[in-house]
Amino acid sequence: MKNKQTTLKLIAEKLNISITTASKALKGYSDVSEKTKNAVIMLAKELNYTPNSFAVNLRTRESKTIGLIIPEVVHHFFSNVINGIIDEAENNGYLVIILQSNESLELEKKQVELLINKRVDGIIMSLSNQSNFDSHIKNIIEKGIPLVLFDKISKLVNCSKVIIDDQKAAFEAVEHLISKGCKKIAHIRGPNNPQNAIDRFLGYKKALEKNNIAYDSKLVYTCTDVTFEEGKKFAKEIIEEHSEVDGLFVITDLVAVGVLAYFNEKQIKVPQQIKIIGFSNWFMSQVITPKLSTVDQPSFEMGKQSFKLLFEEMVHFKNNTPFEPKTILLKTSIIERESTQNK
Amino acid sequence: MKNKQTTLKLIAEKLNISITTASKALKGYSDVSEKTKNAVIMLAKELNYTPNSFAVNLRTRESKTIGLIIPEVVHHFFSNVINGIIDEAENNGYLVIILQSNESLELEKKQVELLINKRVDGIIMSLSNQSNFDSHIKNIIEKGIPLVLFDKISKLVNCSKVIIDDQKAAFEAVEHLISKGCKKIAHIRGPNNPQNAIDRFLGYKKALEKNNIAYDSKLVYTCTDVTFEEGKKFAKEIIEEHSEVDGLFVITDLVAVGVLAYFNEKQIKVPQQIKIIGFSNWFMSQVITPKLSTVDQPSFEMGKQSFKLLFEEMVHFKNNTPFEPKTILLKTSIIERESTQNK
DNA sequence: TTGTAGGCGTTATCAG
DNA sequence: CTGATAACGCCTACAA
Repeated sequence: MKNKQTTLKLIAEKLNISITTASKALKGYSDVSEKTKNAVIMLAKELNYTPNSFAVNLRTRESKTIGLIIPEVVHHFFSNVINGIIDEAENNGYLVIILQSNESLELEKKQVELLINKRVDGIIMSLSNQSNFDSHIKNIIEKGIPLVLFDKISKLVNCSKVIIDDQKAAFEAVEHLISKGCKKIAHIRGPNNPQNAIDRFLGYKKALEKNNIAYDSKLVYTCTDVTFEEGKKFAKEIIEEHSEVDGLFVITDLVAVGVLAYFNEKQIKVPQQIKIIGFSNWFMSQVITPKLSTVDQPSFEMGKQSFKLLFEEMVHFKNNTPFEPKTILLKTSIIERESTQNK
Repeated sequence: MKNKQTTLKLIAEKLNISITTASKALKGYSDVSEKTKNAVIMLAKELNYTPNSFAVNLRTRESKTIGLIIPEVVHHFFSNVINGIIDEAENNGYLVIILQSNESLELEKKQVELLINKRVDGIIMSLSNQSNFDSHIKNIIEKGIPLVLFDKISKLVNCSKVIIDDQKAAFEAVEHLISKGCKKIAHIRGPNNPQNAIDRFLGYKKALEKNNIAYDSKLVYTCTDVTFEEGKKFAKEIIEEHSEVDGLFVITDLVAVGVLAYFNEKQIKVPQQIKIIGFSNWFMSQVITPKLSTVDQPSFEMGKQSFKLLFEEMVHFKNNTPFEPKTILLKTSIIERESTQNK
């Protein structure tokens, strides 16, 4: 059943011209007579000709395909980023191969290898939690493959990046709590390695400092998995160990929702007894009771910008012109909802 | 900065042998002396040789890449399916290009064209709401490109499919409401075209029938966008137009959560005044108050099975052996939570 | 055991 | 204006 695709050769034969001429006609070269040009174009349309992309790839050394590696697809933030990337890529004639690292460094290395072997024109990544300036990342850069990191980056890697100012955003979130009267503020932070968890933690600390609230390391809880369940777990610990806590800044909405779920169960009043602010503006946070205050992170835009940067770099790569990595900083904003309101 | 990739030619030159021999050595042909074989393998490793996939694609007429078109990436169900597909594909040495139709037939046609031109080895799709057995789908089949449809299929298309029994699942959901004592059951259904919306509606109707409850078309509300907002809107209409309704079956959890949000706002008691059951088992439905009863749909598994079917078909395609399309029916189950409990 | 030749389909160069 | 030729990198009959 294998269907023969029409090729230039076929068209050339049918019209009794050379393959070269056929090719030129279709590519709009000026040195083809109107007559043959039209004949070729007509026949090509009739036979439903499309250039064999395998051959084009081989000739041009381009696949018009990029690779995207993210920790997980099933995630409100990441799926929005994917959305932005696919969108922008398609606008520029690129397709996107998506792989997920499942937060495993081992897998991430394998994925990078797959993409390199596939000879994608560029790679966009958000690093797994365990990942840093490791051999696989070095490899991409040494090979000169255009690379853009977003969200979960490593400061050690010298490449283009699209990020938010996590430290500032966290600072603002905590000051928001303080402005609502919170005096004893706990923090559920992300794992130790990823830069954004570190930065959010630093922002938390700085906000306390600036407002003359003593920092207490006992009020900081560290996630390992960053899940709904961990939110519940830490909510329990916080209430049992530090019942006087009246404010809580949580690394991300998913975990914050876990906290809310636990507090709802135990009839602990939010925001009356304790105010909570999350991070990311997950769709769900405006749907849960009480509605969760959070930090809005422009995920779709982050995807778009990531591709744009990559595209720029790919152009330079193709033209063999030097390219200086850039970092784009996107704006965040506090979204006040019920969980931090004064009633 | 363009980095020269090592090629067979380079290896051959360095070892003063022919390209053929180098190729054979690496592919484990028996007719190469141990000595040269080892030398080639050593050098290949040293120079970090990997076959140029563009050339391999051209020769083998395979890209080891498949295309996936879904209505939207940012969706709990679909992102889980993506997850399953990527996973299974990777296990079998395939990469996945993802495109989204945004529920637009126009876009969907374009995406199909892109994938065909890219010469992917196979395509997996979930149709957009407006889509049916249209020219683009016919095109895929006529070209003999392996195709698998999942979830949102069209019965008119003769290809492999992975689905659930929507009618049966809906039937069970509505019977669940009835078993909880509901006498007047409304239904918020999906758009008119997609098969699964039709089937769920039919299941609803059948369950009423079997239980001697009169079907009333006024109690059926039809979504156009299937959003959270539509859930709120219809919740309002239901209460205002038919305050005696005591049960509600909703096409999907996202919409059901919108309903719950409206009822919570208006202090309408769920499940006391009205019981609600959704569809899909979205992560969020176990987090909202009250927790939403729903129909569990094995999304990850659906992804895995879709790729498996596609793979099977691709093998047949390659070997030019006939292939009879198959349909895999996956099991669903009712998940009872607070929104349908008798208190 | 090794190597030559040809082809996958397209494109670029250069000569007619 | 047209076309022959080579090359992209790999693979496989077939010869030597």
